[in-house]
Amino acid sequence: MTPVSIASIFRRGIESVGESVRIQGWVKTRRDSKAGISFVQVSDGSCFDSLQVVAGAVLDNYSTEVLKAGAGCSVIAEGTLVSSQGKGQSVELQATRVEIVGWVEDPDTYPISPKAHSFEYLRQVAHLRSRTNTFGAIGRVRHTLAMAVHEYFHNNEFQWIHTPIITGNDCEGAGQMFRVSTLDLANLPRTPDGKVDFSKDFFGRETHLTVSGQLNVETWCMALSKVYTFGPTFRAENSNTSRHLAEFWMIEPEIAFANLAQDADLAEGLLKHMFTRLLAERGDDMRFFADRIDKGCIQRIEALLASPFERMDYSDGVKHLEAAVAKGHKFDYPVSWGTDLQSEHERYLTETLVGRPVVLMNYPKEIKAFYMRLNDDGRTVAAMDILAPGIGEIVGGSQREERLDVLDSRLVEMKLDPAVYWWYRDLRRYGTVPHAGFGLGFERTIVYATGMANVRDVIPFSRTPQNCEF
RNA sequence: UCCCCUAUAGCUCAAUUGGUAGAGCGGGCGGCUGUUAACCGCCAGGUUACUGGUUCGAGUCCAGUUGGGGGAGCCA
Repeated sequence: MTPVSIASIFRRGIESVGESVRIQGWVKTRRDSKAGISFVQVSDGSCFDSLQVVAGAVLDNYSTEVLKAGAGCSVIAEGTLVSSQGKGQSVELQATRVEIVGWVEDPDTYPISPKAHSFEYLRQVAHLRSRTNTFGAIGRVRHTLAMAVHEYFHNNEFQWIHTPIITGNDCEGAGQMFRVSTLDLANLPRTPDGKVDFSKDFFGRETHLTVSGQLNVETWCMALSKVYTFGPTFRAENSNTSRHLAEFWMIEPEIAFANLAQDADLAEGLLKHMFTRLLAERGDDMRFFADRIDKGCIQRIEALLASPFERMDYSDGVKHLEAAVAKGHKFDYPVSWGTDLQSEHERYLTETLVGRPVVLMNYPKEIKAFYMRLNDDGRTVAAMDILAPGIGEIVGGSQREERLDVLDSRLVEMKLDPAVYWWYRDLRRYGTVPHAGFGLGFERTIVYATGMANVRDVIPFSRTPQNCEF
């Protein structure tokens, strides 16, 4: 008999009554009735709900096996779908055969016992946490959001560019990098002046894991017009917060013949499409998050979808913050034009002042990267961040500096070596055009959508300082 | 990297001013029931993270180490 997914059974509901099916999955719980039947909740991860398998004493392995099958055991069940006599489910499987494929060797120490566990504990058993309700839901939500990203871009004539993971740029401008090397650390080759001789390394030069695909994707933008990358990025910062990972996934579109306003529109359109698909496809998981994790998460998304994102200049943001201070609002850090906003300032703008995501635009050039386009005022650059309640910055983007002379003077100002960026500068020498793009943090977006408190719990295996067990 | 908090049963937590460890959940066994956060009874399970110190006596106080968490910075 061909197995079917539990999701496919629930999709058809009572229509499926009378059919013979085979399902395969893992036991969530088992409840016994001494009348001679057991109710085995089986999950295969295809949807939030588990299927109730009704196993009677007529099964030849009922007392020897079914009555001993507890949480975590893998099972195959065959039988007929019937409408349920009990409350809580529309259909259930009246089993004619239940095979225990894999036992749990010691139920007393099985790490995922059927009870509430803390997320901190579950991180220590990350190889098993996917079996819990929460992480199953996270996995499906993550998939749906990722698919929605590709769907949105594909529908809007973007090309997915697979930018490299290993990069020869040692300064992509976004933080500390992980070194990639095959040199023998115990016996490093040296140059005559005593430095490590990277010409002997695998690539014949220093290489690192990428911190951003942006510079590479810009090159393809200058030919295919609308492009994006979506892949893992790596930052060797010693960051210990609920918003940072050493390995995280980032979506980075780049659009040619475009300015900052169009960039912000693109970010808004992408986020709204992602969340629209999420509510449409994962209502079951989102109801769980609303029920157990964050009561307001669905309403928050619905509110986001219902109105345009607030757009605000950095300078106006500073004015709002100064006005708040004047009215007696206390911040730990002072606010003044020219300094980067602290977390508490960002939170005030997005959580207190607006209550929805805010697109903050046109920052002082001193606090932003070299590639961001200098505005006509000479003191700000065409940068935009999208700040979201609860998580802070989920998008960082800009219109790129397309003028070679301005780019070069910015490189010099920031004490960077133009020669290192020779191929990036070439884009400005051969058919340059105004263009813009941004980076959307995938895990932060999931945190925002689900109300989960920590990015470490929305990625299958988190990498953080001092933590790479799995 | 800085600041703060924390470490007790498989898990979540209790344990008066320092007096020698307890509950719930989970697990096993039994009872009951078309059950579904099931319910009732019994049982098992702990060098109180580690090292050292103070004390007649340390889960409790002190120091160090290690792990975990929260916040800050960096950013996505």
